[in-house]
Amino acid sequence: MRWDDIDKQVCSVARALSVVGERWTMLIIRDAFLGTRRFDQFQSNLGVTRHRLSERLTKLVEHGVLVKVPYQDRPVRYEYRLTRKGLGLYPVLMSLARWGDDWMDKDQGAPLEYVHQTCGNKTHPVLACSECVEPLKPEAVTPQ
Amino acid sequence: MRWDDIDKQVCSVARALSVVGERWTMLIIRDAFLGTRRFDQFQSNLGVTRHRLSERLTKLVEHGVLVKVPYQDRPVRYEYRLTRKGLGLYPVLMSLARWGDDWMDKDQGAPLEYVHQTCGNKTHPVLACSECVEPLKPEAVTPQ
DNA sequence: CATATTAATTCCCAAATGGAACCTTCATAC
DNA sequence: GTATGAAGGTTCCATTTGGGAATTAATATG
Repeated sequence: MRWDDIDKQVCSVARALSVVGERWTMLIIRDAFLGTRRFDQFQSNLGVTRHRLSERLTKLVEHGVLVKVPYQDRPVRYEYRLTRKGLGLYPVLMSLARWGDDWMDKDQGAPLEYVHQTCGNKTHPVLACSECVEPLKPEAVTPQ
Repeated sequence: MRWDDIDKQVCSVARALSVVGERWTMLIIRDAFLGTRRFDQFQSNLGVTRHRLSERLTKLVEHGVLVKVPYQDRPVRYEYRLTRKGLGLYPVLMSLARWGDDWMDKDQGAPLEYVHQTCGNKTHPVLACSECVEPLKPEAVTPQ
C-alpha cells in the first residue's frame, strides 16, 4: 500500500498521520506553537529546504491546520497561524516532547521547561482520563 | 538540512521524531499496542512492504522501542514487543487518535472507543498538568 | 523429496527529497 | 530610472527513499 492511501484506513491514528505524519510537518507545528509565523523564519529555524517548506505549509493550509493571514499590503505578505484544528495538536506535540525528554535525552538535559500559569508550577504533561481524572495507562484502557 | 540530522537539534520533539517520525513507524507502534507481535501480522495489517517493515522494525529495536523475543526454536522465530520506552509512546498515540477522531472524522465516526477499567467509563484522553491536574492548554503554559 | 511457514533480502523502477539558483513584487536609496 | 534588498516562493536536477514482486533461508510436515 502507498503511504498516500493511509487516510483511507478506518483508523484515527492513520488519518491523523496522513496530515501531520510527513517529515518536517510536526516540526513546523512545533515552531508555530513557539510563535513562528513567517516563511523565512520557519525556513531558517528548521533548515528545511524552501521547496519542502512551501509544500508542507500548503498542505497544512489545505487541511485547515494553518491559515494564511495577510500582515501587510503592497506587496501582500501572508503569515501562517494555527487554527483551532492546529491548536488541537497541542497534546500530540507535548506528548512527543515529553517522550523525547524522558527517553532521548542525550546528555544535554531537557531543552525546555514548562511553567503552568494556572497553578504556577513547573509542569509536565500527563495523559488523564476525561471521566475520573486519573492518569490513563495502556493496561487500564480497553479499545472496542 | 537532511532529515537524518534532526536528532542533533536541541529539541525533544525533533529527537523523538528522529525515532518515530518516519512513515509507517507510528502505525507499527499502534498495532503493537493493539497486540500485534509478528512480522507477517504487521505486514498484512499495515499493507507496508516487507522491505520497509523490516527496516522500520530494525530501527525501532535499535532504539529500544521494541525488543525481539524468541517465541520458538528451530527455526528460531522472534516476535516484537514494546519495551518500557515503547510503552512510553502511549500518550503520543492516544493524542494522535483523539485528534484524528475530532478533526479527521470523515463521516465514519470514531473507529474505536475506549473504556477506562479504573473508573468503568467510556473515556478519552485529556492532557493534564502533573502538578494541579487541571487540563493543560497552550495559552496557560510558558516554555522557558 | 516436495511443500508449507515465517522472516527477511534483492532487484528494479517510481516517487520524494535536498540543494542551489532563479523569479516576483514591491520599497527604498542613489 | 537603476540598483539594492527583503519576503515568499518556484524551477531544475541529482540523490535518496519507497513500493512491488520475486527470491532466499531455516526448518517442520506429509
